[in-house]
Amino acid sequence: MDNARVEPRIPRGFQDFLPERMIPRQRMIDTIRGVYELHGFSPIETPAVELEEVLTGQLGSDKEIFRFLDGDQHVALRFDLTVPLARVCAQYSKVLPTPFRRYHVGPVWRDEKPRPGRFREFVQFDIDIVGDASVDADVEVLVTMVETLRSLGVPCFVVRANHRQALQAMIAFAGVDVGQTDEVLRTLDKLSRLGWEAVSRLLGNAPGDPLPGIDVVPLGLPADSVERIRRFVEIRGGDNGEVLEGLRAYFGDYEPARRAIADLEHIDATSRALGLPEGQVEIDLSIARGLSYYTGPIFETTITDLPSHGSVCSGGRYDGLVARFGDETVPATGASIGVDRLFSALEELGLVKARPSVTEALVVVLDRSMMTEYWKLAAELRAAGVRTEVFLGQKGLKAQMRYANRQGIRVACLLGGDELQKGVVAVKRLDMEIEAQGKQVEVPRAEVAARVRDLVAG
RNA sequence: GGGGAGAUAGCUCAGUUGGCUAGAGCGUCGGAUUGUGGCUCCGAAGGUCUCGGGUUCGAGUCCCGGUCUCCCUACCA
Repeated sequence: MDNARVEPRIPRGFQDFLPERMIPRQRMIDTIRGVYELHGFSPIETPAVELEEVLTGQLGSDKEIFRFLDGDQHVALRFDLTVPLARVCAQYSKVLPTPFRRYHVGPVWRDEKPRPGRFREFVQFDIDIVGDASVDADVEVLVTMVETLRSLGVPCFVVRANHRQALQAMIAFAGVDVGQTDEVLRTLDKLSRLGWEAVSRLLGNAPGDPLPGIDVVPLGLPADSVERIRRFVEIRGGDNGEVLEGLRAYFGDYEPARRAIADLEHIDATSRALGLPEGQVEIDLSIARGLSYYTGPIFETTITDLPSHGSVCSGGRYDGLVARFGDETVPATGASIGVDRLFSALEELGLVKARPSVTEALVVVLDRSMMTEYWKLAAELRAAGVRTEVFLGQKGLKAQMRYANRQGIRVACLLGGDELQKGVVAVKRLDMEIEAQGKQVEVPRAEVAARVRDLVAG
């Protein structure tokens, strides 16, 4: 017998959710689902585990993928829901409609250093549209996301939109080697934090000449390239109209940038036409996104009051991903809400109301010989749609009342010998001041369910 | 991955130059009212002071190492 006590704990970067946090979190997920379905997205689900070959090569670094051996089969935990979707689209291409719009909520895993708002297991809630190459699909995704965040009551968020092809065109235009694309984009991503002065040195300094306090090797680009990048970067800063005007001036009739400019113009025009607040969708040429599969419009969303928290929602177009699984090119675009990151952000802003229980009514056990009465009463309340529990345990009335109060239960139903004889139930409200009128009333037995239903609804 | 800081009750924390039995608030449980919660009062339970080693007559306190957490940096939802 091994009686060694096991320390109850979980691995770093993972988290438990007790009811207090799980209830509002679940509400959040329900709200998101509601908006997605309003926009005509249908649910799918896929396994947490995929064959390793399906997943590799798409994340910034494959080292972040959790892998293990299933017999002689190399498998891995999915790191997002997009790659599994691409697999599904290729695998079931004969039966899926075009366009295919689906939503998917589920946990994903990344083996990286945990931080506040960054976990090793986290839930993503995605929508994607597969099969339409036009920017209309991108706009639909973006608009759905804006609407979702508004429905959730997220205060002050900004969607920053950019276009992969604009970035690629700029790289080529600046005479930078394509192999250095990712490094340049990652460096530009630091603009908002470091400013152009530092970024220009990260671009232009020799690799052996690093900046103090910055843990990244300078790229050693020629001065001419840095200058062209600077002119691109300086397009930023104004409103969308100015940025678009700047883009047109920068690229002239440079062919590789045409689609990008047109798409961004369309995104801007549509968000205006839909009456989104000025600045809600902001064209920001510095965002790059870490995943390698994006090919068109991309966007990410940050909460204005919590910039260091990172992006809570992001997405973009990835036209090449499905083709990876053998089919002809299938265009696709989509976006993902980081449920855990968004939830922890709202918690940090004090916008999450902790709820210890979902129960609305407690049937108090005054006389254990009347348990059958209590079960019947509870059944009536439940039939009326009232979330009801019968108190379980050996505690007295006082303790039961205290339990109800602490659990945030709004109504207690008291039924003892006296009430049974009178044919009533004493219905007591726990959410009122002690002297309030009607705080506790005797309700005829037949009317209890309807009465309690009205109380908890109001 | 690189650098820095921290770890004392379920939670938030105090603990003096190393010195009696390690404390508080909140929470939990019980009592003041044998059928009535919140407010008040009284009481109780709850600690291997993160773990392992060292220095010392004596370590929560000083030194070394492990683990975990937080901050900056790198990267991302």
